[in-house]
Amino acid sequence: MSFRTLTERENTILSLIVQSYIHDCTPVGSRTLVRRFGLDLSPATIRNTMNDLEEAGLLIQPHTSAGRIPTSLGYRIYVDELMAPKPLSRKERATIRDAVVGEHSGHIRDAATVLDQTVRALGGLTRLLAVSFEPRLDQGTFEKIELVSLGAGKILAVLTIEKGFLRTIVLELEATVNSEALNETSGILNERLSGLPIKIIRESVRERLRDAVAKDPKILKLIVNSSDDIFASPQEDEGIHYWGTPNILSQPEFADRERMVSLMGALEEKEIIVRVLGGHRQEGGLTITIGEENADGEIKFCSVVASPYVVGEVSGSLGVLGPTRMEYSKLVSIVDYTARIVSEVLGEESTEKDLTDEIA
Amino acid sequence: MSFRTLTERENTILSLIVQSYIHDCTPVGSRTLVRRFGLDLSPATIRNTMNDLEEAGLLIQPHTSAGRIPTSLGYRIYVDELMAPKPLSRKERATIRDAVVGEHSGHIRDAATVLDQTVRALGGLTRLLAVSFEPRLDQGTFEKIELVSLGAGKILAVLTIEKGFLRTIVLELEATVNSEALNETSGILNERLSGLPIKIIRESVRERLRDAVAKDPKILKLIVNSSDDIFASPQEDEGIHYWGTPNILSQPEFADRERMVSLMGALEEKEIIVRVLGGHRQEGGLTITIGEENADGEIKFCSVVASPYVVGEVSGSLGVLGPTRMEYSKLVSIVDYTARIVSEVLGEESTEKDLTDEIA
DNA sequence: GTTAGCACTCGATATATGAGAGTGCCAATA
DNA sequence: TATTGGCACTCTCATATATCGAGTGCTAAC
Repeated sequence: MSFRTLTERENTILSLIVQSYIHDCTPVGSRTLVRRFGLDLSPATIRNTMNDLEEAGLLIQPHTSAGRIPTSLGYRIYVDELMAPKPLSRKERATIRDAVVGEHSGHIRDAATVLDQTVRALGGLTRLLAVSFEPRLDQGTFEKIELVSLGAGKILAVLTIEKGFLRTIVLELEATVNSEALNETSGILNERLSGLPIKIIRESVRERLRDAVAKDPKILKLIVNSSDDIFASPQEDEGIHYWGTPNILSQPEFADRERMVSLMGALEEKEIIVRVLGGHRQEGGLTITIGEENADGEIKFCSVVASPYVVGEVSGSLGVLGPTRMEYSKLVSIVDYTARIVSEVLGEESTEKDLTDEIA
Repeated sequence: MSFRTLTERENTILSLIVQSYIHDCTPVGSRTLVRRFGLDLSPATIRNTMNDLEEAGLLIQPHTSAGRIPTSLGYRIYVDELMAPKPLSRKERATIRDAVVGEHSGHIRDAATVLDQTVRALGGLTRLLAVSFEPRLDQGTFEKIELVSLGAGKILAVLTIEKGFLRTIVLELEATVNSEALNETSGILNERLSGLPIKIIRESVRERLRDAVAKDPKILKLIVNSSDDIFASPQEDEGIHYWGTPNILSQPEFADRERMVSLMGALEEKEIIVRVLGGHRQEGGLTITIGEENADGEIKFCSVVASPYVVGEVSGSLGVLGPTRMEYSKLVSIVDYTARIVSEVLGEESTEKDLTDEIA
C-alpha cells in the first residue's frame, strides 16, 4: 500500500500524530508531540521525520507554520499497519447486545425494528452517524407463496423466505377471484418454485411455468406478468436506517455550513449511503473507506467503517460514517461486534410465542 | 387575540414590516420601510407607530438602534388578520399534484409511498422541512381479517380496513395449525366484527367473542389475547415521513450551531414532530403554530403550518416546519392544497390493474 | 545522526477606528 | 393635534493594525 517501507521511527511518529489528531482535532507540532508523549527525542528530530512523512504523502500542513495532520493515505497506513483494534469493554458489549436483542424478551421484532434499534445504539455509542441496510431478500431461498383474496379483485401475495423473512405484495386483477382458484395457483407455484433462490425465480418463472395448467389461468398469468415485482430485489434506496445526524453535525469538521448542508442533502437522497455501504454487502468482512477513497465528493471528508451481517443466504450491512478523523481502532471492534450480534439475532428462528408486527 | 384593536395605520405598518422581514431576514427601520414601499409618511411618523407596536408586544428591536422585527405575537396578528392567502400558480398546483399522484399511472402506491413523495415535493417547493403522518388506521372501519398459515406455528393475520388500507401482523402459536381451523376462526371474526371501527373492536373483542365456539379454540384464544397488538393504534412515532433538513439548515436563523444540533436531535427522536403535528390529526383544518406558541423549547424559533387529510373515517396530517420567518401567505395555500390532493389520491379506490408493494 | 539556536511565517486574538443605519426626542409646522 | 425635520446618540459591522504564540526550516555545533 505504501510505496516505500517506513522506518520504525516513522511508524511511531505517524501513529502518534494520528492518535493525537484524532483526539484533539488540532494540527500537531513537533514540540507538542514530544511533550505529550514524553518522547526521548528533540523536537528538531521529530521535525525531520515529519518532513519525511510529509514528502511521502502521509501528512500535510494546513498552512506553513502549523502542525501536521494526517492525509487519507496517512490514515490508511495507520489503519492497515499500525493500529491495534481496541477491545470492547464488557459494558460496551452489553450496550450493543441489549439494543439489538431488544427489551421485551417476549416480543419478536422484524428486521426493520431490530436494525432501527441497532443504529440508535451504534450512533449513540460511536457519536457518529450509524447506518444499516435491511437484508436483501432476493439472495434468499423461496419457501412458499400464499395468495389471499382481499376482495374487489385485489390479491395479497405472501412470500415466505428462509429464516422467517416475509414479503407481501398486493396484486390486482379486474375480475373477481375465488379462493379455490387462488389455492390452486399457489399450489402450482409452490410445487415448482419452492427451494429455489428468489433471484433464479425472477429470471426463469416464465419457463418454469410455461406448461403449467390451471382451471383458472388468469391468476397464473397475473403472477407471471408481475413476477418482476413479486420476486423483485427491493429498491436500492429502501430499507435504509440511519441515526446520529446531530452527532456528525457537531463534529468540528462540519463547522463549514456549505459542507454540512451538502452532506445532509446527500444523506436525505440516500444515494450516498447506497453507494458507500451498498457495495459492502455480501462481501468478505469489515471494510474501512477513508476520505478521498470514497468516490463521492460530498463525503470526501468522511470515512466509513462497515461490515456485512449474514443470515443464512441473505445478507445486509451496517456501519458508521463520520469525519476521517475517527477512532478507527475502537470502531472496527464496535462495528464488527454489532454485525455479529445482528447476524445472530436475525438468524434466530422465532421460538417465542408472541407476535411480530411486520408492517405498521 | 390582540389586546387592543390596532389602527388602520398600525395594521399597515405591521403588515409591511412582517413582509419585509420575511423577505430579507433583516431588521427593518423606518427609513427603509418608507423608501421600499414608497409610503407617504415621514420616517419620524413611522417611528412613532413602530414604537406603539413595540409597546403592544408585536415588534422588538434586536438591540437599540437596529430596525424592528416581528414577535411571535406580531406574526400571529399578521396571520390571523392581515395577510391574504396567496393563490397558487397553475404550475405550482401541477408540481404538487404530479408528485402526489405519482408518475406511473399504471402503478398504485401505498400510503407510505404516496406520503414519501409528497413530502419531497412539499419540501422542495417550500424550501422548508416537510412532514407527514401516515393515516391512523385505528380510526377506520374493520372490513375483514384473513389468517394465513406460514408454517412452524406462525400465522399471518391480514386486516383489511376501509378504503383499501391493509395491516398485516405475524402471530405465533406453539402448535401447528391447519388451514381449516384458520378459516373457521377468521369466519367467526368477520361475522362478528366486520363493519366495526378498529378502536371499538380493540376495546370490546373479549365480550364480542366470549360465547363464540370453534372446533379449534386455541386460535381464537390467540387472537383475543393478542388483540391489543392486532387492533393496535400504531406507535406514535411510526409512519412519519419528512424531507428537507438541508433546506431548514440553510436558513440564516440556524446559523447558530447549538440551535441546529438540538433541532436535528429533536427531529431524529421524532417526539417533536409527534407533539407538533400529532395534535393536528382529525381536527378541523389547517393550523398555524408560531414560535413560542410551540411548547417545545427546541423549536421555539420555528413555526408549523399543518393540515389534516382525510380518507373516509381515517385521517393523517401533513405540513411544513421552518423558522418563524416564513412566507405564511403562500404556505397556507400550498399546505392546504397538498392535503386536499393527498386526501383525494389516497381515497381513490384502486381501480388500476397493477400491483402495490405494501412492504419492502 | 541528533540537537540547540535562530529567523521567519502565519493564524488567532485583541484593539482601535469609521461608516452606516437606526433610534428617541423636541421644537416647529400645517 | 398629528406630522415632520433636525439633531445627538447608540450600536453593529467591517476594516485596519498590532501582538502573541505555536510551529517551521535551516544551519552549525555536538
